[in-house]
Amino acid sequence: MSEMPRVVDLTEVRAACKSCSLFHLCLPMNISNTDLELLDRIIKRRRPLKRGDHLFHMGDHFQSVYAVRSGSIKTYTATEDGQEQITGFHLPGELVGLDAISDAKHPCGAKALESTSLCELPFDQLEELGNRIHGLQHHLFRLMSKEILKDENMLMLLGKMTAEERLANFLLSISGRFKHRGFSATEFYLSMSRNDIGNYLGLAVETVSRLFTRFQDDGLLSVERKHILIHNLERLQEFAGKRTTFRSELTESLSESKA
Amino acid sequence: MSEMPRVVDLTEVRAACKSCSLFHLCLPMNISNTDLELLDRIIKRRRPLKRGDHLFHMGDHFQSVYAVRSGSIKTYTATEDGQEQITGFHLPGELVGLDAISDAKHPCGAKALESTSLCELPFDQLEELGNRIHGLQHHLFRLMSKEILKDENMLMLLGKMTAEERLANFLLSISGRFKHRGFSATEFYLSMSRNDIGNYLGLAVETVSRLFTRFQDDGLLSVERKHILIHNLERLQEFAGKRTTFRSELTESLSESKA
DNA sequence: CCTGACTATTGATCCAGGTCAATATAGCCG
DNA sequence: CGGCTATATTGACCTGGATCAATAGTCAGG
Repeated sequence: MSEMPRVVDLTEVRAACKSCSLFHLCLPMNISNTDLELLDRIIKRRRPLKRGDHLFHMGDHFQSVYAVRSGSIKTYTATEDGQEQITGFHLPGELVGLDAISDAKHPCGAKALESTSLCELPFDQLEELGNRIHGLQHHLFRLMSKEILKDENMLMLLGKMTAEERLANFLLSISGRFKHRGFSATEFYLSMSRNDIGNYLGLAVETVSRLFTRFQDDGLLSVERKHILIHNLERLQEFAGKRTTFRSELTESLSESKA
Repeated sequence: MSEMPRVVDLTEVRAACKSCSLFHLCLPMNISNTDLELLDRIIKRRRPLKRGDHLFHMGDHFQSVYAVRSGSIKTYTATEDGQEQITGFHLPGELVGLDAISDAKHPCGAKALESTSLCELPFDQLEELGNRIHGLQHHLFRLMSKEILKDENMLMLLGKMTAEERLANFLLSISGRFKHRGFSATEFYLSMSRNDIGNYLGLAVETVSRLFTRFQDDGLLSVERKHILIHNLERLQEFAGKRTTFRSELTESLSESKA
């Protein structure tokens, strides 16, 4: 492979997991170069999605899981009567589609919140590699377990928290995830609408809007549309914190908790 | 193995997956007899838990997942200030502990709601077998994916449904799970308290109680404490149904959706 | 069979957050 | 650059379900 003509090499490098700054986020594990190449070979890069494009629809046949490279994705379920519940927002380095394995159909739709590029991981091939690359199977289990954990935390949030606590937790989650990617924890742009936030948190849009102004009036942060500047992370944590179970920044990658 | 003395043989048979009526529920897959024996060998049977006993506590080191053989288990997270959120009820044939893989600690506590016996599946050994028994890895992925799906449905329930819809869905879920185990879908005993139900559904106990009386007054069902007799499943489904996403009886086992 | 401690039911009141309505403000496209 | 539509903010009001409070079963242990 390393003896290939320069030009091909360059293309490969561009696409390779090896050179992807997010690799440690989506598949955080010690992996040999040869194994990495095996992985690399099954991963498809696809042309980026535009804002509003669907990655897949509810009910679509399941084939692959996806890792977000840049941009962001929302996943949501809906009912016949059109009711929609957002089940997650997915930032770079996070996986989408793990809920579709059980019955080989996507139970959720996935939609780009902005221009978004992804890596596609055909799941049957990934499983096959799980048997061959040491530690991969284990890491896939951990990733899925993490997903369950994340949902359990949402259950706590939706079941027990006040509107204020919900929004505070949401902002902290986003903040932590940005920080973990090397971006500012205190200043960022939200790619989702107020509507999406409200839907996700089980609140009316109006409530979200009011809370943002309240947080701002309290000097916790500044908001201007999608732009958020947190002035007092600590106090925001207090707002969120009393009953928070977000143990060890759940929303971050697995790479730190070395098991 | 088959040449062992009679008495030992009997013990083995008694404990064996092979003879367990729930086997198709907890590990539903086509499996050869020799593979089944491999599985059997790693499974530990433990003495039953009494009502109120903990299977494990929050924060306990993770070692095994558990399959309920008889009885029932509730799992819950809690926060420093004592707030508790039940994350699930687990009936015979269902697994407990899948959320603990990611950081090797149990994020939830698990408590017996009644006398409960379990099979313990040491997870490292299970993983190891995942590489050796064809299809096992895949089924573990499916089980975990199912768990994610179940939680996503709870998100919809907690995020969007009214109190009435929540209780109706809850009862239908229990009903479906009993039915799938060969018990009556319309008459059963709830092993959890009103408190637990309320906690799980994000409602106050009083609301649960009032809803039960309302359902009874409406002729939907009869309640007497833990004893439930559903008179009109169809209408209960209507109550639950408008915005239900419980696609293809999620709460049932994987064995029907052959992937 | 009594006692004390949960657990459940029912009624009365209250309030967090939903709903409805009226403006703003921001993109976006021709 | 103006007109259109989607998104956001703010205010006024209302309601589902929480909370508080009292009563009634239920059941385990002596």
